[in-house]
Amino acid sequence: MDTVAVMDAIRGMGLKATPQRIAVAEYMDGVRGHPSAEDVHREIKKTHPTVSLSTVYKTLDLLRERGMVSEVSTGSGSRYEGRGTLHVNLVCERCGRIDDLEGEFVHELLLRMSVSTGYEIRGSPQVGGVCGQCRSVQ
Amino acid sequence: MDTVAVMDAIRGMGLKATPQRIAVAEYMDGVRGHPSAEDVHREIKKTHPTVSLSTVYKTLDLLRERGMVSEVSTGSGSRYEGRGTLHVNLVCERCGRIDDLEGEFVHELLLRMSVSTGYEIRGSPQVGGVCGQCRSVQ
DNA sequence: ATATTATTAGGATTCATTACTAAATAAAAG
DNA sequence: CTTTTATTTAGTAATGAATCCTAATAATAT
Repeated sequence: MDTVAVMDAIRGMGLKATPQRIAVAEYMDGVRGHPSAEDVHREIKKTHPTVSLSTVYKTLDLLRERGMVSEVSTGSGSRYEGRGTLHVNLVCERCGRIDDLEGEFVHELLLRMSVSTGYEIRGSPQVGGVCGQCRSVQ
Repeated sequence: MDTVAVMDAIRGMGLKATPQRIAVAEYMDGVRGHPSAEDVHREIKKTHPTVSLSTVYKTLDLLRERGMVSEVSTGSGSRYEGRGTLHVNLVCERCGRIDDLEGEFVHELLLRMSVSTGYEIRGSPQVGGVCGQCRSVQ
């Protein structure tokens, strides 16, 4: 998405297209990985040095409510990701890293969940564990 | 599990079987639902009034490390559950309620995840969404 | 029973996140 | 373009879940 498309997307959500929101939305649209709010703030400041951390939190929350980003809650704070392809987030309970696992079965899983529970599923499933690296340490 | 079995289980984890740990482990072994550390503390105090909240946090963390309880991280703090049958935890992002969804497919999901990632999967998968009740409100 | 070592209570502390508010500004209307 | 008005922001204070700290206590091995 280019800047104009991002602005349209923000307005399409019923929000004013401020430079702060454009910067956050554009960053989250393109990012790989699972940045924390502080990570996003650090990155945004490179081009918009005056943006405050509280605005980044607020903006990420708005984008989450509107479905443009999703939140992964871990024992040490939240991480955010764009709504790319559906996947499972594997969260290492030792080092905190998050790995994506893609696969066709995820779609089926989510479908089954929503039909049998009445929930509107949002974002990707996550599961805790110990990553290969941490397992090899001891 | 009766008290003696719980004590054996605690000692089997290489831990001293203190009254505090016995109370927490016994409660988590039998509980339905997804209590927070404060919920557990409130309950434990009925029989052990002097147990501190920090001990409950510490004990829940020990039991989690040893695999006797698992932790569900939500936007508003952690919840804990016993390691009963495998299931998916549906976490409502509006009201915070957690519903269990059981099913054979969960086993297959976890199996696929561990073989293809090198992770040692712990606990049950979770996914965020909006529960039926919150959806009907607006 | 004693020695050894782990554990606890309770309060202080940390730190991610939210709340607050005066000032700034995007967008609509003229 | 200018004015209007409702939203949004920056910066800081406040909140609260979770952890840290340490003297006192208690479980276990011998």
